[in-house]
Amino acid sequence: MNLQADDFYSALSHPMRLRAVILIKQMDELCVCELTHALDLAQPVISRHLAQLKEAGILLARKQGLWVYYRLNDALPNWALNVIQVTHDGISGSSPYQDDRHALCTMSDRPNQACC
Amino acid sequence: MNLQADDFYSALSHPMRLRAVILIKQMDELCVCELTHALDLAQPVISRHLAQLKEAGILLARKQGLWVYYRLNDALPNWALNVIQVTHDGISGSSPYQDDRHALCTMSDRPNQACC
DNA sequence: TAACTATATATAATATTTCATATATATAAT
DNA sequence: ATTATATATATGAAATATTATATATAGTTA
Repeated sequence: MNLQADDFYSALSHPMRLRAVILIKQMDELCVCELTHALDLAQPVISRHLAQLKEAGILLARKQGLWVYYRLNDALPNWALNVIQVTHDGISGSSPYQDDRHALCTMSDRPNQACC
Repeated sequence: MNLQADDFYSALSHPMRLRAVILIKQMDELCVCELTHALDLAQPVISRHLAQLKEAGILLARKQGLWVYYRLNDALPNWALNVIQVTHDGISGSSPYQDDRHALCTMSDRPNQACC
């Protein structure tokens, strides 16, 4: 896959986009409403951030019924996948990333079943 | 060391800052005039970017005579050092990072001796 | 003084958010 | 079937905030 490193890094440079990527990395796949709940953002805001991550090639989107599910693009170059992996392992146990996962798990009406 | 992941990523989000970090990673230590030459930027621009990287904790500065040498801060958390390492290994052989090293090597009057 | 680097300020360029609205899909009612 | 309604997501336009650049200038050291 053809990814410019500076596009990759600027896509990750917003705190909310980094939080979204870390959470998606842990959960495999999340829909917009789950991310909206977990990150406590207005829907158009998260939608725009996800669009940027998708445009950068970091995420892929899959539509199912009313929902759009985003997941990591595993066709990213290995160095980029490793950067995400290493970052995830380094920070997912700390704040605010830990809290995001907790907020997701307390969401009452997740579209598929909760998986926490 | 106390580093917020989003500060780390926003520090790396500018193409020139990423190029500077990749080049410094290869060369161990570079002064401002070397980076100015290699990246072909005006001196105040590179100076400001380096200040940002230093403020984020990614680089350390050492003053020697007239020159200020910047190097990676090896007190960064391991995940951050690994991210830089993995990125370096993944992209330093491609453009423009490769060309930056070449431009550095063609600099005629480097303060210490050239090491290319 | 000359060389190297840093900073201040003003300006320009980008990015982000907000609000309203559009699109798409599913469900229910007629 | 057709129409209406509800839900999830995306987008357009304007407002706001953030970041980068250029230019001039100021420290610092030899």
